[in-house]
Amino acid sequence: MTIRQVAAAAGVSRATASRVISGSPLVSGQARQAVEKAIDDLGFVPSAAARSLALGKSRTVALILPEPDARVLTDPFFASTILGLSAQLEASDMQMVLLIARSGQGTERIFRFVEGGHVDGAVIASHHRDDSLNQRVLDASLPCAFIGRPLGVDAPAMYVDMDNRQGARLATEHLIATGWQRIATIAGPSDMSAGIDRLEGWRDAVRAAGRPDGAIAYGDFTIDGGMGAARQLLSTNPDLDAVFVASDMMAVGALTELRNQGRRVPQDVAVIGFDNFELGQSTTPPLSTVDHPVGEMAAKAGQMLLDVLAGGEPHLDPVLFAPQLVLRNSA
Amino acid sequence: MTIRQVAAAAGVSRATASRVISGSPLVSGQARQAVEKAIDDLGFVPSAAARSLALGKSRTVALILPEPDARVLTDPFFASTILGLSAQLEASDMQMVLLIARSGQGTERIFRFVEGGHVDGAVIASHHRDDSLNQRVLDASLPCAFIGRPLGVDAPAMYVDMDNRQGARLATEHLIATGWQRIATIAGPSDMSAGIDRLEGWRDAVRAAGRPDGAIAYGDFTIDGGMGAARQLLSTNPDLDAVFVASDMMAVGALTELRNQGRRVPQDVAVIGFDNFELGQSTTPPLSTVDHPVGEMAAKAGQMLLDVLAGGEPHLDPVLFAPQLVLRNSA
DNA sequence: TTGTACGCGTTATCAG
DNA sequence: CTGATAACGCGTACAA
Repeated sequence: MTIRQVAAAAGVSRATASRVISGSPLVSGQARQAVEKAIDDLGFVPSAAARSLALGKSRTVALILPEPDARVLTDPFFASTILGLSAQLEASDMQMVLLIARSGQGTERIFRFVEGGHVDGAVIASHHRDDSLNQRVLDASLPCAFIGRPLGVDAPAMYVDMDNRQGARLATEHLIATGWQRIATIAGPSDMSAGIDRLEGWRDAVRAAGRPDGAIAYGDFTIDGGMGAARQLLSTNPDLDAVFVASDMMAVGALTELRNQGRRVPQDVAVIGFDNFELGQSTTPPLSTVDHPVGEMAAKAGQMLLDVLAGGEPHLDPVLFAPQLVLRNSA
Repeated sequence: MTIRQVAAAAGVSRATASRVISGSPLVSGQARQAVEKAIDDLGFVPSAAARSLALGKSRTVALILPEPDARVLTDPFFASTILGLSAQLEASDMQMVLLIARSGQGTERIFRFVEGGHVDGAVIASHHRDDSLNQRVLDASLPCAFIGRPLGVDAPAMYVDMDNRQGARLATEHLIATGWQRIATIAGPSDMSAGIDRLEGWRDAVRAAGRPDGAIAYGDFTIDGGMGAARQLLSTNPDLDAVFVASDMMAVGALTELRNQGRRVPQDVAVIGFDNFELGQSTTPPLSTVDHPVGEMAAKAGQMLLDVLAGGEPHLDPVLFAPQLVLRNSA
């Protein structure tokens, strides 16, 4: 099923058929109708490859999610990212494709895919410091926008992020203001910007209040990681009475571990998470947290990408979303 | 950056360069080295469009997720599907792209995308009866495999599913066997196969035990939906003492609503969910459920698709996974 | 308004 | 083993 057959069926030349398909005004109503009928009758769909070859564009943008171990993909973070971008692209005629970059050679495949011209641009959920993909895509001069401050890239890049540090500081300051004394934190991985920044924010607050800043355990943003970190914290700092947890997933684990060890939340220990994911409303007790407007961020990143794809100048000033504390029952 | 430039730089013809790239053995070591060096020096990456046009194949398969309102995409179901398929495809040299079919004209876009030759095949997470995409893809004779029994298609199709009906029956029978008397259910949407089948399984069990089968409320597989359904059930059947909930997401909502209304689980009301998603281990109390091996199912679907893409015959007998009851504390 | 003819970058065929 | 050259399907000057 090619455009020739359509043209033949409609009794016009390939060029005219092509014009109808691409919506050119330079076609008589008569010819247009004939072609449209033929397209309908034959069920013609233009070949993406041929079109893309001729045009040098694919009308497709990639959303690249790097290193999705089970641990990171089960995070609601991803659903919101996908949905936010997909909604933003809905308006344009770009098709979004989601690329999952598995570890190691997975990155290589992704790179070849985007570099091969499959996509016109990319939104990259950038998280890990050691991910060479960021720099490579930049070097390939493929238009791209990052969600989350990209680590390990040397050139200025378009990105959106939230003020993680400020958010963590807000949460911790609330803990301090409401009278808790020995405030620990469960931090995220130290090779991820969200992990780094949220830990810094906690440090800012405890130091500003003249409190010790040593009660730190690390988790990997999973429930299990949160449980493990909580366990560790309870053994090294048995007298803690509050915990700022760098993600809601980990906070769920921490809640479980605290209960297992007989600590009541929030009577004995106050807990604040980070991300404001839906299930936090259904934990026992409902989780206080810091909102993370992932969907909006993804939409904004998509917008910026579409702008440069439309010929605009890249918006190199980072777009930062302000954090917002969401108080429920856990603190 | 085209293959001509590579050929020129290496001092060979396009054909030879092409042979090196596609790994043909019909090349002298000398020519191969020259071409490889040129590729490296110039940073050449073959154009996907051109290759795909010449070959008639894209080495890409789609994972199509239809109608993802916020409600369905936040379900961990999707993460497992993505991961399972992506892992399965890792071994082959197929690239997976995830296509989100938003409502309405979103389906149309997806259809044009796949029909335009962007992908060689598709795995479709099929759920809604009214989704015309299923049939259209089948009609387009694009190789595809469904995850979940496809509704509203007339021809036999490759699919994997779990025995939802049997799983629901198992859970309900357990409720009966452990002495609960007035067993209600929160069912899923009646236009989704999982919703339909799980309700049937509950019916099978309560009828076989001679119990009334009228205590039914419907939810949309979300937490909120579960809360609403539980509320409704408690008002129409205040004497219920057990609930089989057709998904863990809804079960979380039901748990919350039951607690809100002062019912203790499992002392006053027993609850069993469905899906065995990770967070069910962290609810209060931990949720009994039926395992739903989504990852394995996706992997199997991918395998079947790869087989036909490799020239094999389509495996038209449905592949059914056996349900397994996972008992924790809620029943 | 329409048609002709060329180019997009690769692979495959067929002579050498 | 290598090199011309014809597809692949479509868009678009250019000419009519």
